[in-house]
Amino acid sequence: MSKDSSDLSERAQLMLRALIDRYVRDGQPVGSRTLAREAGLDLSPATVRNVMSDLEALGFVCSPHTSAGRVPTVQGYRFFVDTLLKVQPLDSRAIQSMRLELSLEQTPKDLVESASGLLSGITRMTGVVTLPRQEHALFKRVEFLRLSGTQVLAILVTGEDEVQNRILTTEKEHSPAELQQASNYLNELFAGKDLAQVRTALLHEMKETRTNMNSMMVTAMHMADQVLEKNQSDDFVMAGQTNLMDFQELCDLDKLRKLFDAFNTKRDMLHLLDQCIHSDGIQIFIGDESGYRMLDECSMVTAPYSVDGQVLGVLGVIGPTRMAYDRVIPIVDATARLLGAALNQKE
Amino acid sequence: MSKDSSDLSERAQLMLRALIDRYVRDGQPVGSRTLAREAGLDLSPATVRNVMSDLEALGFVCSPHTSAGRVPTVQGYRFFVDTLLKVQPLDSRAIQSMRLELSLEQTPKDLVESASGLLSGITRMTGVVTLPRQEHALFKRVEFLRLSGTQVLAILVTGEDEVQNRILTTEKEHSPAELQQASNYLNELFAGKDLAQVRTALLHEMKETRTNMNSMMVTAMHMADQVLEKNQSDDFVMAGQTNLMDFQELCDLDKLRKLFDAFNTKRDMLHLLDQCIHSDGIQIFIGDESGYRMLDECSMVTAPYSVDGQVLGVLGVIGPTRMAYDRVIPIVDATARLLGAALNQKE
DNA sequence: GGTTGGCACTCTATCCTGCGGAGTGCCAAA
DNA sequence: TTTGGCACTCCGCAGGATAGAGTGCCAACC
Repeated sequence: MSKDSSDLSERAQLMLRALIDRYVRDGQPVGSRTLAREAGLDLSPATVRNVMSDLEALGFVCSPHTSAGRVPTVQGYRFFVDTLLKVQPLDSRAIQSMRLELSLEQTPKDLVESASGLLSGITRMTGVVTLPRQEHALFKRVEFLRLSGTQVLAILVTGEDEVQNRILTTEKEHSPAELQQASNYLNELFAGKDLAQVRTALLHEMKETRTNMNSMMVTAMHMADQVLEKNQSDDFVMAGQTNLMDFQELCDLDKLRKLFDAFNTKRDMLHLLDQCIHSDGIQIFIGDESGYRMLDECSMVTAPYSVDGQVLGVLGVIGPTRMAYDRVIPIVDATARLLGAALNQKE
Repeated sequence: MSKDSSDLSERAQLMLRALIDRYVRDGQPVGSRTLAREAGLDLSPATVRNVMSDLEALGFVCSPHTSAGRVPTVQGYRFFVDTLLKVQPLDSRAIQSMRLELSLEQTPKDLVESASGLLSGITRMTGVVTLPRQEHALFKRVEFLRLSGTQVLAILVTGEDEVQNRILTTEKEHSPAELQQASNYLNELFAGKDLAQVRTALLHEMKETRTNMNSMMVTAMHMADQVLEKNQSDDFVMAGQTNLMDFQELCDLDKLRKLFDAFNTKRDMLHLLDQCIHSDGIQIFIGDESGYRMLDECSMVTAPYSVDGQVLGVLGVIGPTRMAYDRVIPIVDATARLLGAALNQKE
């Protein structure tokens, strides 16, 4: 890194942008003649060649072989995305129709699937959306039903009338009345708090005041603990995987297989997506930047979506490194906003 | 259909089987010399050629071009599967390890996913399993929780302690006491019946005795009706789709894409699987026999799985037409049995 | 009459070759 | 600093030759 981007003349930047534009459009290495025409700078191919030579020295482009044109490198894309990119604002009609599409869905799960479908449909690449985290959902109430013996069904209702079931095993058999007492107690104690607060409150209570709690309260706490235990619905939804088959750079069966296998390993995908949830805006992984080899030659554009300022999840698009970032970014951005808004309305 | 299978001499059948065996093994058209060696009949290639000519006339084999060997046709496979096939009994150790794998799962959903993983893992093709139908599950109890206004959360617990939620909208607001009454009424009325019976009983009651029911009972019936309305969990699970990329005959990106797209259209897949649920044993669709074009060049081997004689779902394997039916069939069969048994145990 | 070896023929796959096109790098001139 | 010119490189493609595999047919054989 002996040189930094400030070394790059206006003209060189313009050419890099033109090159990437062109390459994104048709996937062929771009030659000096083409670029001279394209860049609109009225320069001869020879001059362009000189500039390209500089860009190559900086690592922004490279040529696949001696007598081919130039192709952007990962660093080239990175520089482009970071400093050259001007996103195209989305057509308001398009946004409207996306909003409409989302407004048809009822449950969060349906919304997420619809959003993922939108992403893949519009970009013609693969859309991915995590399910909303429940962390900050409001605790509304909990109910316990005795199933058989020590098996108890816990029903947790959260703010958006989302319902979660969990089957608990208690230490001793409880009568329906006891269970009723326990749920009343918890409902009173936790009403209006969000699940994260409930969890900390729970821990606090269980430690501190163990002495002056009666057995019912202990039982209730215990059951609440089990209910909240593994509450984060760690899951995501994808759509349009097959769209990626249309890109020549992924025609290689072997690469395609690696990619699809990667899509199917929930653990890795979740880990990857989790990295994006904390950034407060659009995040872009280009090529191997994700750190996951199977996504080499692919890029991912993500954005977190949120309700009331609380980030609930992340969505994005996965496609070949050679993608129209200027088009994809606003789409991802808009979808994140719309999904947030739609989730908000259903609350 | 001027000739029928009885025209086929013992020898011709032997050759057809040898040809399919060989073709399944390495995917190349089989020539007369190879077959002469393979069939173990001590005949010259010339003789084999004559027999092949007959088989071709009957439509059991064909050659891709003049100077290639023969390849089985769909009819050839069909005849092979129907009358020549001797399935290889499964290794009991293999069965044991499958049983073990399944025994680790708790919920029906997990079981189904595990089964699908087993199918794809062992056959190196794609496994598919429908979720078990609830039709014949026992009605255990139903509870109603008031959420807000006219929104009521219904919780249906079935025999295997499976829990289903549904949010109902009632005509007027009901007090918790009223809801309690309603659920008590329904629980008493329907305890021990299975869901299908409950549904018919419900219809019956609602028609016949409308006069001598009080308003609580009417409300209860109404809500029960909504709960049961769309109860069949029409869904399925797949695993190992990418395994199909290893087969040369599916290397064509276009075919592969069609296939994967087909996998993603739930509706069609469910329809296809539904056709198999009623047959009482192994069912085999070869090539275009399924009636779904996207599954051309593919075959599907399915078997229904059941508990207590009640068919709950269907599972199977999807792979290229050129698959080792003799190996796949017992695997599908065993998996169906094991899944049934595993579901039974968790009850 | 079924079976066999022989033979001519066909079709594919592969390798080599030559050639045109595209593009580069360098140099000298403007 | 820009430009035109020129030699060079490499890819992709089409054509041709060749080897290999396999067929169909025919006449001969048991």
